[in-house]
Amino acid sequence: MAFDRMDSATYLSSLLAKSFSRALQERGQKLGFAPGQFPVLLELWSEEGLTQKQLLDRLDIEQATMANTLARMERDGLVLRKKHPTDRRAQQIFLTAKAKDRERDAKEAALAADQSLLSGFRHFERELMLEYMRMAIANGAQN
Amino acid sequence: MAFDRMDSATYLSSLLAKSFSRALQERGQKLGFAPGQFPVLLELWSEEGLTQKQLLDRLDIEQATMANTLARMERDGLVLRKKHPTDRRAQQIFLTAKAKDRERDAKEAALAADQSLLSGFRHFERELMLEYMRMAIANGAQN
DNA sequence: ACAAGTTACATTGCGGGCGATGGACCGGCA
DNA sequence: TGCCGGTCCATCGCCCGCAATGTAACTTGT
Repeated sequence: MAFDRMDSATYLSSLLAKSFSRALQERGQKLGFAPGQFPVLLELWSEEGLTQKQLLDRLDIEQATMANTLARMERDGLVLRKKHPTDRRAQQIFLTAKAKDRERDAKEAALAADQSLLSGFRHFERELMLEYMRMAIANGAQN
Repeated sequence: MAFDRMDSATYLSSLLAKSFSRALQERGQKLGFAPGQFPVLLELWSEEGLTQKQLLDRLDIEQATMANTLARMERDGLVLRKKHPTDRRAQQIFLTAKAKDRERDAKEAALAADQSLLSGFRHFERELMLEYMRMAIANGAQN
């Protein structure tokens, strides 16, 4: 049976993710954050003091991954975990000054990562690609 | 600065890859292979006895990843590593009978994974999406 | 008020990606 | 021949994804 990797969306999507991740990693490294930490930072920039559970509800990440990511971010001085005032099981996540300072640069780095891999795309092509990705993701989430 | 994850190709590509990977994993599990092993199997089905180096040249994977993947595949009885006849540094990789038997089913599983996430796509939309992915990947490789 | 069920989080083990490093080996050149 | 740079591979440490499991704390029903 003929099977060309380059015609497989599964294979291409893994290459694509690696490419984008590398692009973001290069740019995020100087700023002190890793690709997997960026979505967490995004949420906290828009609202601080979220619990781990609230972050989980907002992001497409499993609880175990989140716990480990937060631990790394705390170790790297991006985030502080404080006890929740009324629920002793829970914790609230706060940004450090360092993380707050980097908001603008980090977002620019992410935009630059996007841009670098989509260079040569016309505006409608970029939009179409994003839309196709969202459609496929929705198919996957549905099942 | 406004920044919507769902407008970021970097973020969407990671979600997309996770979705496809999960789809392939579900289907590959019964057949005894993991998603990362599939590209290696593909190469070996088309040509056996390749060295690790040759596999590296054909796939977009780093040497360290390949060594680990092959070790897992050997452990799982998919592959045998034999000493290269003339170069004692090198090894040749051969498929086990088990791995050979699963070629057809595995390829069907991969096609099914593709299909499940692209359901609802018209033919030209699927083709266009693949093309966009290849373009972005090429941009990333170029750098 | 208390047992039982649920929830929040940490931890562990695994797949799989990466860079860096090290050992064994090959090849070419003096 | 003997040395030295390059090559093939293994290994280690790290990031990041997952499922499964454990613990503490909250909630609910009786």
